[in-house]
Amino acid sequence: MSIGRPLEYGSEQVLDIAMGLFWRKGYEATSLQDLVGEMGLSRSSFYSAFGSKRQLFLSCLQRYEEATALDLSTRLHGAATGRDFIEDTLLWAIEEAIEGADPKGCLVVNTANELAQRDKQVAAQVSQGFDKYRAIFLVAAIRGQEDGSVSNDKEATLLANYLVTSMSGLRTMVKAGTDIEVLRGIVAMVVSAM
Amino acid sequence: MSIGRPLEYGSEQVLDIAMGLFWRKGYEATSLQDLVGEMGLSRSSFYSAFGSKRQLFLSCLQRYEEATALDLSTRLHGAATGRDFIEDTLLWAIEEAIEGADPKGCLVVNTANELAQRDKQVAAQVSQGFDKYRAIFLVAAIRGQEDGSVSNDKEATLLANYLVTSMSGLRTMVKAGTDIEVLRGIVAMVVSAM
DNA sequence: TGACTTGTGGACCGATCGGTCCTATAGTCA
DNA sequence: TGACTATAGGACCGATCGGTCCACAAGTCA
Repeated sequence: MSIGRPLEYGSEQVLDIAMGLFWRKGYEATSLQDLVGEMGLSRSSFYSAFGSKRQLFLSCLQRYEEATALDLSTRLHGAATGRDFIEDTLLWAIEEAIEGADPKGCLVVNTANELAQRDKQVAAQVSQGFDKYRAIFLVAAIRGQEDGSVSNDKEATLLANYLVTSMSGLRTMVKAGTDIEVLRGIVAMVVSAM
Repeated sequence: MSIGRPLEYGSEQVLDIAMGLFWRKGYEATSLQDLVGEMGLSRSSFYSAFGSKRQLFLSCLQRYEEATALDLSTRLHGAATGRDFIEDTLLWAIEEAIEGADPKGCLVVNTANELAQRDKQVAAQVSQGFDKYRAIFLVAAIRGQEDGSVSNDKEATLLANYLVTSMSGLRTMVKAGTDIEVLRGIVAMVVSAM
């Protein structure tokens, strides 16, 4: 593996580029030409490195989920209360509506809607992604119930599922062009339900 | 128009077939072959009747929105209370999770996630669809506040936006394969927030 | 019936799709 | 330097993409 001509690209960097493309355009609308063009490598390098468009997509989706989950976990660690984390996260989910130009949404949500029905492996990866989100919100809900920022009259697992659903809905509303102030109001209402 | 050979198909019926295809597979993944095959007409008939794949899609999306809005309006008229309508509608949004086999979700939600960023006209139509949903939920919320089934401490427009978001989220969760009982719990929680 | 109008079937179009393969190149080792 | 190894470039593949076109069939009128 290490003998011979070295790679002219960084696997992680080009993976990120591909991820961005799939994220922005979706799976079907991203062509091989788009991919190799943006990633800056030839088709042969592409196929020897990533196998196929579908395999690359699965890698990107997994990478996205891991990166997002890590980011959320870090935020959770740094948050003052469970409730703070929840509110911040929902606001973070809609903040791309502020900048204006074409929001990409959440790759997991996008994929759930575009591809999950047609591809079992993709569906499994999407499911894993939602599980990750759910797990993080679960920890946040429990922490919130412990630190008193979230009421105790609902099961934490229910709260976690509710929050994943709300975040998915918000992501879709952003892509649908909903006004940022309206979205902020919805976030407030979602949080107030806890 | 009326002179000459008559059409061998019903415009509305084939529109419904096309709508079903786009609904189930999405825009990109539905090919012209799929369309003319399922609709049972030749390419020439297809293009003379519907202009292009994209135009057909826009027609289907509009038709979907109108049909859905009409359905919801009828339900709203027949509902005992505003709250009943809201709960029934959210349950209706997830009921395809019961039957098991590949849920199609909501065409408007699917399109918002797949296509709205790349096509302004599609985005406008999606926006219209959400407006329709919002308008119906608004009437329901107001009715609920009048008949006492929905609390008065939140603005009805906020409630409407909250419900559209929740419904979108639920639709995505269904496509992600979430268990039906979990979904029912989420619905209950969404409704309890009102 | 015959002129006319409209719809239909299907061959055909260039472009693009995802994917393969072969050759030249750029490195690592001894 | 020369043997070896793995990469990169890009021509090339069949299939399919959305879309066009035209000869013919199937009707309506006088």
